[in-house]
Amino acid sequence: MERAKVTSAEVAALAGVSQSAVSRVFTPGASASARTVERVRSAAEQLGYRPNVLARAMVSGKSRIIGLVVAYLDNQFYPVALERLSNALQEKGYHILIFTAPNSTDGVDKVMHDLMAYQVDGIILASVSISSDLADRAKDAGIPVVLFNRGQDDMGLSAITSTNRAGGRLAAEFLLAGEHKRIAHIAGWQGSSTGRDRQAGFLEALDKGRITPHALIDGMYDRDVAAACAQDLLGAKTRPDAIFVGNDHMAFAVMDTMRAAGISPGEDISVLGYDDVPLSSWGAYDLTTIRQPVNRMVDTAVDTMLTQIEQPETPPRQIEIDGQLIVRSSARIPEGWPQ
Amino acid sequence: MERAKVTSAEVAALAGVSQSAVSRVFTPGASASARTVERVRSAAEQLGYRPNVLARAMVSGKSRIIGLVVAYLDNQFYPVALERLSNALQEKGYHILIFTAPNSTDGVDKVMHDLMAYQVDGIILASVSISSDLADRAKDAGIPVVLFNRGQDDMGLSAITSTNRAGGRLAAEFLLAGEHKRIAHIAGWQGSSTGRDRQAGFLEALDKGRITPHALIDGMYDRDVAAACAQDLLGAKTRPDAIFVGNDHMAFAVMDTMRAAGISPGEDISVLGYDDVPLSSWGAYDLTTIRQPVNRMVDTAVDTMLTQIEQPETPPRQIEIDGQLIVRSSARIPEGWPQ
DNA sequence: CTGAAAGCGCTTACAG
DNA sequence: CTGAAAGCGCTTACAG
Repeated sequence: MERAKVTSAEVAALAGVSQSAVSRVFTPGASASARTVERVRSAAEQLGYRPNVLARAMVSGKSRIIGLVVAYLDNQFYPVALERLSNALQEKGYHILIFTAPNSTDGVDKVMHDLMAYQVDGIILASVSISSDLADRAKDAGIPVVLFNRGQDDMGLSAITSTNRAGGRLAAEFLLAGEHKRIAHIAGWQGSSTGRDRQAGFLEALDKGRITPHALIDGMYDRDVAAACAQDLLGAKTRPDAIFVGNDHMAFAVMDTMRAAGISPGEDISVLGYDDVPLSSWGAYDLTTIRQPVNRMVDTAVDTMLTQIEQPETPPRQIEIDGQLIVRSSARIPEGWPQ
Repeated sequence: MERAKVTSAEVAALAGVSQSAVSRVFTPGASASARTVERVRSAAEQLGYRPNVLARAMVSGKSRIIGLVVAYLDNQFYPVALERLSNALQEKGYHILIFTAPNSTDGVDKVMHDLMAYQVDGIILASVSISSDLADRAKDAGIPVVLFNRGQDDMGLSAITSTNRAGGRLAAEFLLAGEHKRIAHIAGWQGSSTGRDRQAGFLEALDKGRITPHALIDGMYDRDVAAACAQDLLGAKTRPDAIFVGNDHMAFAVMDTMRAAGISPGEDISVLGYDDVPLSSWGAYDLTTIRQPVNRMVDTAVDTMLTQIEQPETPPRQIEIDGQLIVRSSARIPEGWPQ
């Protein structure tokens, strides 16, 4: 209000140097005599001066802001990823501008426009896709785009995922080894690459084991939908003896539904999830699941983003981080299965 | 890269008008003839032009960016709040720049400096506190600060919380009505206002009921600490018959610990939480808890922030939103308790 | 090493 | 209504 914002000119006046000198003192790598540095620093300190990031961004063309489009914040996988992402980026001098996405491509496109108006240095899309039109636009503007936990082959965008197809296979193999006969799949949203890939791998391995899925339903990555599916499965004449669920949060809903019906997960029916969110290891669920190594995924995304920003000529990369089966008690453990 | 970013000058050239005219077309409330508007819009469309928000911010002094300092993202309360906050602000044309906070006042102060360098229009601190020095600095710079889910009386900052003291009282009264005799409290972090207030209200009501707490421990808002506390409580000669826990996430850890010891929450020992995060209503926990009305808290915070930005003379306000007891099955329900 | 000056992309009085 | 011009707070060649 009163003192308002302090500018480099005011600092210069107090320090008895030119405004350029002040700027140099705050520009890493610029040259200034020890004496200048000292006087400027002390004047800046006194006035509480910090360079205006926005003004710097205007002239340098670098805002040091990364736009993040995120959805599904109620799924523990994302807050955990967001936190690490923010920390990693903060460490490199970047910050995250948040956009919560409506889940349609349309909604995301609208948000992307906003994002670009903020002159962000890069855009990370967590679990959402965009139109190829927008992808081109970003490319034209020289703004790197990295997809996180979503693939989109054709668009020439960088994408960091885990090995979803292999994960789906792993799930099936584990269930097969456990000698389950009636294996159902409440799949992840089939409009998403993760949902499709996990299902594809799962069916592939089932097929190899000469087993037809007992049931195959799109759970839409929605707890309520998953619970309803589970209800149906349990109400049928023949029940499944195992259910592979497209992500952990849906699996929790499935387990809750089973217990409400007096059925014990892991004893009566095996349940397998996908993600390994922190909650999965809590006593109440103790869910056997395929882990998505969120930390490595985030680090890879950051790394990809940063090299893309610093070396604009780098071609986009699609990287898959290895998933991993985490054995707990929600699914029968095959005899002799390596602990 | 190639076409790079489009500027108003280019649009002006294509539309055959001055650069100022372009600016006016994109400035709500500015005057331009229908003909100008039409030509500019079409040229802008063709070029994919969007006004540079940063340049606009420089001249207007309004960045339309709100800095958010957040911690505890693993606690479901915060992602849920974050999502709603982002949506509400987005609707008003603002966006959130995220800062993940180290939990000390020092760490937060460092982050605040960064925040102010970004020329944010306002700062929301979720569950963290700052030094009075920084509070003054922000005030001097004319940047409104709103505390979310944390109070800090002396600093003259706006603060939105729920009625924590009354909530603590409610918890005790419910337990008292349920005729529990050995009531323990694993408290929220005593370094935080929420932890202190809940505990104070709780002890107050207990005292009124002429009951001495069976045990009183600082759970630090940490699941592991809470689990260890629970372990101790269960291992003692005399066990509590009820535990009021400082937040839901710690309560989940307590319930897990009890079950691992073969003790049934709600039957053998009553457990009460605080927050009512979505997870609390899931079958696995079905936790009786004091609800913090997160949506109303967020809306109030947004409202407070916005009026503070638009009318800088508005005095800071401390608002408490009413909490509410949500009765589920984790604690014995007193006879005749109003459903 | 240092200062004067141009320029980043806008908005906003100021004339017309 | 509309254009020319100043200015927001910086960085960065350019001379010295």
